[in-house]
Amino acid sequence: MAARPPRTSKSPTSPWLTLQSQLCFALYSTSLALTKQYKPLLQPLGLTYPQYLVMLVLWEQDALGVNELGQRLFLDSGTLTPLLKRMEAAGLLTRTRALDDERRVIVNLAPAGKALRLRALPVARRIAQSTGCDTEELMDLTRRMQELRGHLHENASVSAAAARTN
Amino acid sequence: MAARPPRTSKSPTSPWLTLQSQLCFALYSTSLALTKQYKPLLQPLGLTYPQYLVMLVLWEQDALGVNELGQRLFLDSGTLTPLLKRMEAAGLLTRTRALDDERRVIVNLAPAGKALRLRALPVARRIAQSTGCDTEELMDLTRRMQELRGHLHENASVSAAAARTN
DNA sequence: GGATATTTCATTGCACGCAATTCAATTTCT
DNA sequence: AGAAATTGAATTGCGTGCAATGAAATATCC
Repeated sequence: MAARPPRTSKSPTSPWLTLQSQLCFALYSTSLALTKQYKPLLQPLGLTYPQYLVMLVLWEQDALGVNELGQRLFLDSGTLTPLLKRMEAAGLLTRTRALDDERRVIVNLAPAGKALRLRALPVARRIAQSTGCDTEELMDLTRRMQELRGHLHENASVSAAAARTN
Repeated sequence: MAARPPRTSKSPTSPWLTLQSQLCFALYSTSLALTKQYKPLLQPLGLTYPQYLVMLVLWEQDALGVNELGQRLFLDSGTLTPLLKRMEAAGLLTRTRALDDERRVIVNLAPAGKALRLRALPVARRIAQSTGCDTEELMDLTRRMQELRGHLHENASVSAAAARTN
């Protein structure tokens, strides 16, 4: 087997650079692996994973502005604008300026976008199966991810505020 | 608490399209948020987050091939090759063809890359702080992410094998 | 009312991820 | 040994993410 470097000398903080990397890295690599699982299921629907997320939001509530979409998905206009344009070109949705405030762009589901919902229904269940986790585990993990995300966003706001006072 | 949509009418599978979306989406958005936390810490080191991951691997074991790096990081040459070239241009590492097998490219840490380790040591700890979780929670989450990733990769192998027999 | 500030989206530039393809080097088969 | 298959990187093309900037519309201040 491979020789382990001696614990006593040289790099006592090393565990933080490997084990600790695993919190971030585990999340990063697992997220990528999960997205990859979606690909073959979404391909027949003509959707990428972020586009699927947009559809999930719109199926819940239609006629949202770009910023409202962004708040729900934690994405900004730099990501969403080209993505929405592609989805518009695919006939899934429409983008129209709001009449009362011409800065805002309202995203509406097109008929093809509404129709896609039925074909998308089985996707989530099949993914849940491929995780190999039971529902309880999935819900627990989800809740804790949301908490962690909350902490991180909180922290980011504080940093941004601190930077603003410089 | 929030009212649950009735199971009997209209869209009985709807919960799967929202609550279930949260397993994947929670992971996805949390991973992005975590990467964003790294950015200001890695910027002074001249590293992006994936580049930081490469350095973590090389600090543990130097002189790896591109494929070995890829196996550890779950990334392929399409991602790694341009990334490694940028890091080579930055003077962090060298890329040399293996003498015994000219197909293989060996990645070695350059002096500047080795020196960077000291400055990278505090990063992981600061991230751990900003998660707001204690060490136990971090370790538990990490372990379960790794298990989930294992399931997904397993599943992907099976799918690939099935596709191969078609 | 008019200058100023803010809001909202769009654009640009850069760095991933990854599927698909290409190309050279090596291994395997016969 | 020679042909065929395999392996390992590199390349290409596309779709994100995101910081930074721009531009237009609206809100605020005086």
